[in-house]
Amino acid sequence: MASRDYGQYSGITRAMELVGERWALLIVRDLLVGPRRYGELAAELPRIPSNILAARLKELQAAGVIRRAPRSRVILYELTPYGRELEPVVLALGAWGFRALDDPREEQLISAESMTMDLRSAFRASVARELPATAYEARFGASGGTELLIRVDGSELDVASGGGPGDVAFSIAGGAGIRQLITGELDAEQAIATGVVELRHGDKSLLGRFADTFHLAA
Amino acid sequence: MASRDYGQYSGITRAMELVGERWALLIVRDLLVGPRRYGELAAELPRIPSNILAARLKELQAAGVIRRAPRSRVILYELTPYGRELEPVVLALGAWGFRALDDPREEQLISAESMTMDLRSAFRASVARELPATAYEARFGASGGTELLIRVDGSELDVASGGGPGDVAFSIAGGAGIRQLITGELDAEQAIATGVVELRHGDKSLLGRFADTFHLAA
DNA sequence: CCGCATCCCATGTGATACTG
DNA sequence: CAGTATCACATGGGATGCGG
Repeated sequence: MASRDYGQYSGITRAMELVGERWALLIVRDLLVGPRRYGELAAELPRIPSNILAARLKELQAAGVIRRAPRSRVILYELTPYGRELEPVVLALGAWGFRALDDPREEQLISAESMTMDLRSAFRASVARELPATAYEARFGASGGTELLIRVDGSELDVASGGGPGDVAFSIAGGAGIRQLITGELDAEQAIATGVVELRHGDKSLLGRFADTFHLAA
Repeated sequence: MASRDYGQYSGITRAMELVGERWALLIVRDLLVGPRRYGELAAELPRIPSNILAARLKELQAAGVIRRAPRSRVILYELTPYGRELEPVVLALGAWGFRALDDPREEQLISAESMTMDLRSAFRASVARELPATAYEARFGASGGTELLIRVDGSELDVASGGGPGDVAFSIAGGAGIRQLITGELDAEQAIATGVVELRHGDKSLLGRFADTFHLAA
């Protein structure tokens, strides 16, 4: 029932037995953003087969990582307190993997949940606290297909999909460009000059503010 | 060739594609202790099939996580600089999983490498710096089969297998007891009183020092 | 020996279809 | 909507082989 074990008495080994199966940590990642329904998870994890999702949800419940939210009219999955303590793991993985990303490909989904966690792993709360509250609108993806609204207010960060015409300080578009900005491969000046980031609204200083707020250094 | 992808443009997803396959992070964990030969890895990861080990080593090389050590007479695997940056991930996983351990079972191996990383994830350098250098001898495992020599000197930590009769400040034995000590479920006093930790040499204050040096709180 | 490669079978995964 | 059921296929596990 519990995942095959590694035959070793060790913390890392135990962690891999509990959340090391394929898809498991991605489910945890999405639930770190907030409780989710079965169908929402299936949509955010586009290629997960339904039987695998069902199996993982059961295993993660048995492992004490997630639970069905009590007192909820619909079926909602949420992290247990112990599961929420996986946040440092997910953030560390995100920070590491983000720097290995290349240009987004056409078929790759960019979900609000995944970008939320990526941006959280790059978020420098101490820097953001010194800056005025800002809302950024960003379009990601090869075709610019995914639209996100990123709101930063002090050390608070919120990401929602589908910008819509809110009162947005500026909006940017670009696939790899935004990643290069965050990893520091390019600064705001260069990003605009080389065209990898398109500034659709607002001025360049706001792009610099974005790069200051979200930064992943080696 | 590269692992099946998740169809998503995200740092966590990318990380899972690079090091998310079964056994991969355990190989990384052991290499965080130091370069290793193929046979050493196979011995430390007792149940890994040889074809899987060979496959993972290739994949991790292709991913830029490990490499064969150059200028070495024998074949040695070591982490690349980028691979070494997985240390926060492994430590976070170890800290999380350690608290989900139960009593060690008879068949479970306790390797010096895995305990080294577990102890590193629990190691409080700032605390240790204030304490005198100490060498601990510990026997883990259901049958007390694994003997480790743990040396702490300032913020330096070293773990070796097979204690031997060095000049050891004290020695302890116990399986889950040592974990309970580290997680704070028991303090040194209780651990000895209830018999979950057996103090074979040295005095109780040294056990308290151990618990101060290695601590994983919720 | 050490560092793998091969074989074979059990199990896990993925795609699709289906049901309460 | 929230899962099961089914089946083809990929991967993992264990034993064994084999060249340098």
